[in-house]
Amino acid sequence: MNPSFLSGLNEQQLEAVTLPPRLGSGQAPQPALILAGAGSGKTRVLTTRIAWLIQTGQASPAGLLAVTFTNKAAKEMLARIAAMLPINTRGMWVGTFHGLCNRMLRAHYREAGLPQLFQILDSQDQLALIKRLMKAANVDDEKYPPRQVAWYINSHKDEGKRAADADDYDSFSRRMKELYAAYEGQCQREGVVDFAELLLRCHELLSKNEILRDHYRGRFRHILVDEFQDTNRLQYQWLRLLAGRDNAIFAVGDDDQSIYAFRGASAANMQELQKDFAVEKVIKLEQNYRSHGHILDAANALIEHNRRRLGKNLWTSASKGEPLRVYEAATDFDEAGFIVEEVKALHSEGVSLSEIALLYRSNAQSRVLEHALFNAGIAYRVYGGLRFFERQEIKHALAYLRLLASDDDGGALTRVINFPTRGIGNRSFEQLQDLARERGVSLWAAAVEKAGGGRREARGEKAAVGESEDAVKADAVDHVSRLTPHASLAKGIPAFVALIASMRAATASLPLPEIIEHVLEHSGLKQHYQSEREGADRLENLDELINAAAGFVSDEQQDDTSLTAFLAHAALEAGDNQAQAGADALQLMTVHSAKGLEFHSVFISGLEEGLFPHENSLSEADGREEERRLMYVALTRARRRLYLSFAQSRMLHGQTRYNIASSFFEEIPERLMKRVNIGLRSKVASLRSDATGLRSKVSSLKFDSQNLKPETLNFRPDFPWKIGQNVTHPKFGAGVIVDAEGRGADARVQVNFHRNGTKWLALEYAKLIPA
DNA sequence: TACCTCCACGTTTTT
DNA sequence: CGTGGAGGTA
Repeated sequence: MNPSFLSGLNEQQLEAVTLPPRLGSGQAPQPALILAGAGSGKTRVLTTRIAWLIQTGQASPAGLLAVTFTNKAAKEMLARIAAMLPINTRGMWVGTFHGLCNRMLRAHYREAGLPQLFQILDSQDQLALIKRLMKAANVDDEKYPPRQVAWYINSHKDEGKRAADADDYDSFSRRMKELYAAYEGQCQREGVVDFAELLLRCHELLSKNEILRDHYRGRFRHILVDEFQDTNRLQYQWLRLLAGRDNAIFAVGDDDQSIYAFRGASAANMQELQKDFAVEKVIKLEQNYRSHGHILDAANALIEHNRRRLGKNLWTSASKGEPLRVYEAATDFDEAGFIVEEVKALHSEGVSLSEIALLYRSNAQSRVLEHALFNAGIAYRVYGGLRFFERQEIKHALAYLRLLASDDDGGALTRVINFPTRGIGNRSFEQLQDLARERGVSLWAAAVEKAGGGRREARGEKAAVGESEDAVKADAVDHVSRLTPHASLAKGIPAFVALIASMRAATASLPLPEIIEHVLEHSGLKQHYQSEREGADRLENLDELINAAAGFVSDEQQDDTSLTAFLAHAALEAGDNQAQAGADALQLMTVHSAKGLEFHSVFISGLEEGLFPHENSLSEADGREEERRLMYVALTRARRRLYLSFAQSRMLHGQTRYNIASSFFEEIPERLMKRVNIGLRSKVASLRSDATGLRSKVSSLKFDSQNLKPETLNFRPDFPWKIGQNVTHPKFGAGVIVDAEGRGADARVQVNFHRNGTKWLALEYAKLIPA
């Protein structure tokens, strides 16, 4: 009686999905390593395995744990399970490593030595804490760059090492070790936990606490891991600890797609797993359902050049399809022009833009491409960049919320104590820090003391520790009412203390979205951005934050909708980075962020030696192999059509660089590739580049004329510049004048730059050139 | 406190 | 070329 969801699986997929318990061991599950090539149905196998285990009664939904690296993958997995089985997936332990560890630590915060409302630091917050710490300790940040300190701390944690475990063989490493130790102390005092700490703390919790360990081991008989090749040491140790001797890990991964070694991922964990769990079954999924034959042949031939592989060869029953198209461009500009033309052609053949990806090795390469696409009027979406919860205004709002939730959070206090400005400058803040350090208390406690002290001084009373917050609040509110906009510096602190205290009191019993609304209003954030010239977007984002909270509260998958849970959600899931996700648009992204995706057509641009493979990676151990895997990932994203392009010269860091073609071209058999510009290359290139230039002018004129409102076309008699006129700025590039004001020395024009948005420029200074 | 100018730096990234 | 951070000045 095979459930319907098993139909359509191939032999190997079916074997993996229905892998029986280990022979002669009762119901003890069997460990397995599934070597799943690109496009071989990896996620399907993983989710179907879960459905099968539940359906056949080998596991209950609560009795298994499935772990992924990204929230997106976790959500996808839950959605697929829900589609196969009539069960409520809420409450299932399916999530990211960090999400699951967070869950466990929340449930056992005491045993883990954490405060109940511990806050999670993202990388930004972590770096800020390190800087603050180093400044307070007077550490030379030239010799010990905060970023490097952060890297040191994180990589030690990823290895499972505390400061006490760190090496100290010379003065530098001794100092780093001290900084790590100081950081540990600071985090503990402030009740905050960074990303790596979530994992390390959880690992320590399970390894030290036998009762809990046994509890979870007894519960999770099946542990399933996605993208196993991306696990770092600590993550693997965590999995081992949870699995113990009796439970089984079902790991799915592809060593050829291991592209995160630079952040500690170790594909060697695949070999470790086989050894540690005595894996009998290594199942290879080699049938590819994604790409045409030539594309796969190219990918296989390329990856053959790597020495350290588990070994696997993808095949397809699909036809050979088209050859790979190779374009050698004269310049990066020319390359962009070629891509624009081909995208247009594909689009007119009926391929939707969202089915076309434009990939590059590094983000800096997107600019030329974006420019060309913009001028050609092709809709595109760039992945990467600032995400929603990482935006400045959102971080500020979240900092107020964190402070409401947890007094001790010094990072949150530091961020907003003077934002919006309330007269607490560096001097006052330093005094506060000194006081906190002297007394060994949190910044908040120091602020409360300072605020209280001010009142008592005025009344000739003696300061006392342990005064109730309400008294301070009542008193500080009193302060606020007397404050003038330019109150003396010391007055700022009582005002701040009163503000936080009153917000805390007023929001104590409110639902989450209303808490946020209250905070936005009363913190002064809203007013601040309202009065800021370019604050409109930020205000919109702040409103969006309320919506996000409302969505969070009403999400049925969410069992905890407290403020703290929302803050954890914000840190662990930084959100999307682009608003217009739905529109049909060409997809621009780095090769790294393309992993796991597929497209009808793929352009891999900038295939130049030094760029891809990247020169910086070549000095690292196995760097070239990792770059090759990256190229392998890029190639295998395409279903039907694949373009490879490179440019003889390219503007990079303000200099023209002359590059040769990537060595990867030599690793792909010539018969699979078709050069689309042999011989007439340079001539065609220059013509094309001319044509593209002309076309872009026409299209930008069209764009400009569409964006002009008729009523703004009133020219002033003595004004040398006209609204609607195309101009060029040495820094901002081409643009069009959309508004003007003043005359003579005060004359200013508003220019909508194609690349840099709208700016007001003083004509006296700005070197505008008519175009 | 806020703005401005100068300087250094520039691979990939999720949580 | 562009940006972001730091430091100096109004």
